[in-house]
Amino acid sequence: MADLAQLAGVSKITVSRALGDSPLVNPETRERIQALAREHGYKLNISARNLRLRRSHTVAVIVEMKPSTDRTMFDPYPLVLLGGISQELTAAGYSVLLTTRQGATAAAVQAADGLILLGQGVHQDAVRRFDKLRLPMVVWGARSQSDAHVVVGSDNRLGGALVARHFIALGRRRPVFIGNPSHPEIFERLSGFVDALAVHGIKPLLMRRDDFTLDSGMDAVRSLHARKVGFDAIFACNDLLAMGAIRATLDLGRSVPADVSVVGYDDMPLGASFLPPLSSVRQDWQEGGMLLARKVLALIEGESANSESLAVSLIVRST
Amino acid sequence: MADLAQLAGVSKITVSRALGDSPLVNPETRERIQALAREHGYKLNISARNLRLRRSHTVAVIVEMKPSTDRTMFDPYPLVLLGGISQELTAAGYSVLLTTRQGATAAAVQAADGLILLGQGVHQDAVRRFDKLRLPMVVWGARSQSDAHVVVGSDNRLGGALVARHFIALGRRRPVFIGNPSHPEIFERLSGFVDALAVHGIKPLLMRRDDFTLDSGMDAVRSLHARKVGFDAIFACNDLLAMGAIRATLDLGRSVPADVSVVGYDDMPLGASFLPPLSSVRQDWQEGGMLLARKVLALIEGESANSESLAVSLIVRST
DNA sequence: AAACGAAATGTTATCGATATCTTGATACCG
DNA sequence: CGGTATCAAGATATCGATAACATTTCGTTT
Repeated sequence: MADLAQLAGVSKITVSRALGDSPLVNPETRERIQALAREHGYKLNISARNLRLRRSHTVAVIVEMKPSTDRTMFDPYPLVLLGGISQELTAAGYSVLLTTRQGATAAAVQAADGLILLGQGVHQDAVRRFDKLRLPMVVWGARSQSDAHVVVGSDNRLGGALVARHFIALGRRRPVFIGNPSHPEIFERLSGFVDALAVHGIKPLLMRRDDFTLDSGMDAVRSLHARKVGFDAIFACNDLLAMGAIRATLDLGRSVPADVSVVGYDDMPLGASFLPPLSSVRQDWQEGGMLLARKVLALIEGESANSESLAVSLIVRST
Repeated sequence: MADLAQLAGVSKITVSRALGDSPLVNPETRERIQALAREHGYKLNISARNLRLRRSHTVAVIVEMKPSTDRTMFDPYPLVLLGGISQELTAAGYSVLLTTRQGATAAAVQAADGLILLGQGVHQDAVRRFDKLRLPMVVWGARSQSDAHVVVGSDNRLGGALVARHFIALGRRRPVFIGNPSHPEIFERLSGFVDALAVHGIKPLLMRRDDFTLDSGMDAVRSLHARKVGFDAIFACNDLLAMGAIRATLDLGRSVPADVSVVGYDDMPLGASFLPPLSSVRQDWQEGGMLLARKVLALIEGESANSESLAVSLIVRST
């Protein structure tokens, strides 16, 4: 910047102002300096600026990246969530620092201005860990009574309720829920489902499955059959489980949706092409990411931010 | 750090050395200072360190995050790739700065010590753009004759050849390739496929499809049928296309694999659960990510790095 | 006992930007 | 015409760490 100042015949500070579009410099001078900067391929030293401004203009996003069968945060979705986050942060002049839970102790993370945590983990364990960094933090997941931090997520209770009402409307009386309610989000889905059914005096059966896979879904239905449990509707807490459940149901010689209604969650693209096309609850991941970003930015600016739930919608196809 | 120095009764530089585990300080002094730092929750100011060291210890990873049907870099895989990258970089004390192609002009990106580009884009367009940043860069994709930069990717030619040999072994004579060879990686798969078939005097038919979706795969087969083109084997350049092709083939009353053999690419988890279980070419994304990271790190250290291809394997299931 | 050398620590300068406080020049007012 | 706004630009200090060079301390050598 000093060199550029000499070239332009002004002082460093004027260059700094000109490049920052400050109204304190003469528009002509500003133009001239900016042209000179472009011409010489000048690039601001971000580290110096960060040091001086005491801001890194960086938000750390903590995500689990190892594929694993017992997680919701997998599949293309987190990537879309990341896309939303990235879009919004970039627009505000911030960058995304991506970390795993393990790597979150890395130096650069403590330099971040804020934190976005994707997935609370079973029993909020992840949340507690990162609370200690004392950074503005926003979490993707489900609200819990006890937390002090901001949570953004889709309205899982509503998702569960929508499915329940759908089943009721279809006259189903013996619904089953498949999934792992240890995840706060899944728990909310289950609880919305249970409550909405309770209104009609129906109590669903919980088939707890830890893996979010197709095989796990098949296994759940086979196990129901083996135990001679009757059921006429299945709410699976993700689409893979739902597809597995459908396949196993068909294998057992029962019809979907004539004998058994099935609804999944996430509305993954493949679901629409499944045979039969899968009904599912859709969440808007992109919007969720953008909302997460806006909330951290607000916190960073010292403003307050509230937890928020995004509406979900039930996509009814053929199951 | 000055405060800490005063507390310990030493100078700033001694604190700096102690925290950096420098052998220049007395082990006892080092212990004492480190204990003091922990006790007071001292955190290094990364921006200051970056400024002084002229290193940000950050690698920018450029990835496309918007879901789109015409891309290979989608589905869970880039996330696994990112996982590999992240793991390796974190171990080396580096962080991952995640950006989209649009956001890659952002300030923080130019502060990065290196660049990893996931996906070359059609006709290398993305590569050329980022070459201009003059940063150590490593690209995930396919090697081309003309590029000066380091490319890491799986051995797509080998993938194509494996499938070709598999078809030959099965006695297939009229193979079809489905995909979009404008992507360098897909082009390599096709070219490996074509070359290996040529040895046996067979020339495959190219069904160009731009979307990497199940519907697109179905459409391809229907179109073949409508044009009364005979075929007894299909190599689809990803698993979704393959599944679509299988479904359409079955719909037309032909058997898979009795009448038509089908092989996909990527070996996505769902493929194993597909009916019939899908044969596919598997690439090791995690390892690929780690390799990418190691290469940029080498370049950053001023060492040289060569382009490299990772072996792939053909997983034969029932198609 | 003087001289030397290694170990431990300190002094100073520096990385590159920006905030704050000043200064200088010009315009405008009654 | 003196005095005050207004605008443009400069001087200096500072953000927090570390590299290079300087110094002190002590033990060892001859």
